[in-house]
Amino acid sequence: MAAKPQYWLVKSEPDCFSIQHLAASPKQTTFWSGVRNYQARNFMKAMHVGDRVLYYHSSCDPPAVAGVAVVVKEAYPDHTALDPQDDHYDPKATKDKPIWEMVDLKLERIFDAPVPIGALRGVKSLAAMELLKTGSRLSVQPVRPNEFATVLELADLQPAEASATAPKKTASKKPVKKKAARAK
DNA sequence: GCCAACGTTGGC
DNA sequence: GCCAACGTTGGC
Repeated sequence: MAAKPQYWLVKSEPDCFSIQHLAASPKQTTFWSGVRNYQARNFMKAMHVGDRVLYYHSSCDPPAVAGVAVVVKEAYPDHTALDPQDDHYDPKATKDKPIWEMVDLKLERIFDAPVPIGALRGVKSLAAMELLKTGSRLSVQPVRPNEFATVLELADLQPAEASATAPKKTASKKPVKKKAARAK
């Protein structure tokens, strides 16, 4: 029983599974499958029900925090690793040793205006944020309480401005590619 | 156990 | 499209 909720950030390519997809899911809940990185997996295993999660859209224009989700089920085996047809099939995973795990996330809110990464850079209290570190590729990462609060403040602060930079509905210049962190 | 080669991520 | 940073693989 965690005394306090913890905070996290997950990345997803919106072409693959956006926060709008999450909103359209049954009970606005999904299982966060497809994580195939040990560090990211270990962070998922540390999640507790009630923890809150920044939902980040990566590899799009602009990359942005799109909203907040909440953990509704703690880590359990990721069955997609066992499925040879799945994009994230891992031949090393077995039913007895599934290796990979996932959690269930439920939508909490979609920001009226996504907070682009450019708006996060330069904010002093976010200087240590994992997301902003060069070369950071972790698709699941911890967020400090003050960082979480700051991002929410930014989201509520700048509706007009950020809506001008909201992701376009136009086709991505990139082909839809399968994301290591996410398969749906 | 080292480390070069390789594939991937993801901002720009 | 570019390329830096990172994780993984595999030869030795």
